[in-house]
Amino acid sequence: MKSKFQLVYEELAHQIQKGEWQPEELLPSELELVKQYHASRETIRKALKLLSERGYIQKIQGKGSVVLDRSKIDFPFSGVSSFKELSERMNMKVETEVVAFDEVKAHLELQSKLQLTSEQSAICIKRVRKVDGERVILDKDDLVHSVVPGLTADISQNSIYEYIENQLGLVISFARKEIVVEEPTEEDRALLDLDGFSNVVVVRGQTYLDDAKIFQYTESRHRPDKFRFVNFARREQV
Amino acid sequence: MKSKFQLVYEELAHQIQKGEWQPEELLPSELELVKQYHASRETIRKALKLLSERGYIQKIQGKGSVVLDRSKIDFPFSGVSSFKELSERMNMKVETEVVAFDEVKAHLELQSKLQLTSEQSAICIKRVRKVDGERVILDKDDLVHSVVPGLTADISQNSIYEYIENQLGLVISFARKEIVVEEPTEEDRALLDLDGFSNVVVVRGQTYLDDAKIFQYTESRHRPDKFRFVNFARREQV
DNA sequence: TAGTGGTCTAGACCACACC
DNA sequence: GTGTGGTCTAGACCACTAA
Repeated sequence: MKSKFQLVYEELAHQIQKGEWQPEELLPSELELVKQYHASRETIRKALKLLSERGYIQKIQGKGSVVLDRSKIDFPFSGVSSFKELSERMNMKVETEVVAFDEVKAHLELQSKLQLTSEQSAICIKRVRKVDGERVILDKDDLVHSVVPGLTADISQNSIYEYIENQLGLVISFARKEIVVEEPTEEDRALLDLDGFSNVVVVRGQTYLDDAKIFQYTESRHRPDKFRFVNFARREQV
Repeated sequence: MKSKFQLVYEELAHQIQKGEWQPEELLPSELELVKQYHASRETIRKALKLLSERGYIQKIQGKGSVVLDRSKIDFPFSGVSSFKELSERMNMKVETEVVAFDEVKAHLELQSKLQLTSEQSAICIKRVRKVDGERVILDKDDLVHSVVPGLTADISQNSIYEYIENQLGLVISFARKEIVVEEPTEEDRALLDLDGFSNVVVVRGQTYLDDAKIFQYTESRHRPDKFRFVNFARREQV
């Protein structure tokens, strides 16, 4: 059962995406929306807060909610998204090759990365992503085995996130990520079409479920010319 | 006058940073906090929502608010921060050299980047950032002249954001940023100590005031070994 | 079952923009 | 002054967790 403020958010977001409200226009006032949606003002305000956080509108006290031009940020690499979700949104022609899929007893490095005991095990996956026929991304993922008991190489060729959320019914909650530029390793050179590039962009991160338990350590190594990160951020005023 | 929920947020955030609540511990329940702070539940919930958005806690229905281990993300390059704010938080020894400071009538490129008419003008600034004596960052900023009438080279050697927020009383609201890797330009080679590096990391962005008007176009060019971007993101469930 | 967070309501007062 | 968004309150009901 979706909550009321989510439904209001989705309807307004959809209207903005379809262009029913143009950039620089004002949305109806909160009081107007209260009447339209037969909701209380706080409920409307929750929906507007979501729109604001995701870059759809800017609220201005005394004036109203200004619609922003979201066209420039519609391909975000930000947030917590899977490669499959991204490639679909960006209409890229991509293939995935699973080059390794192993169950491994947690050695010291894995114990620290995934907060495991030495009794537990992890699934270690390496996948190469081809874009337009070129091998440009190497994804290395370590997952807590007990969280994803039925994971197979086949599934991981598709989308691990989809399996976790739709098949297992788990909720992915948040992630920490870091972006740095490094020299290619031997593995990078072997598995990617690096051509002359002397650097790779490395995105490292940990992903958590909604019980605040880590379930994935991920390292994504990109050929620099195919890497792009887009971000919408609000300044923290407090 | 700070609002009540901001004060509650700041106090709890401070307590978590000082370690008064350890990771994996539960914060007091919302009802407890209502009594402690003599506030209504919605007010407490606004404070907790802020803590959650900024990675301090994870709320779990039926259980409580779990404190997260924020130590790993305490140097965020995310959000909208100025170089000075970052360098102070990270305790880096940095110097800034202003290599250009010009008022320019808006030509076509500037008109599109800053949404100006041909009548208006912009301030174009180039600054080189030295870290530990090495020139590793080239910042190129274009600002709407009418927004920052009294800006000088002196001020821009310090912090432009500080001047805008504290001296002019304006409110910086949000930014769009993009990170890509490019080949160095002649200018990069001339102004930075690139040594052997054959790439630069380019962060391009537009910054907006709280009236949703753009006031800054910024391009920050980093030597790859000195670049790092850290991000905390929640998965968008809706 | 008791305690927790999630949602929603109706009403109040304030601060700010615009006329 | 009127209309806008910002904050705060008190109370209600629901969904989930854990004993």
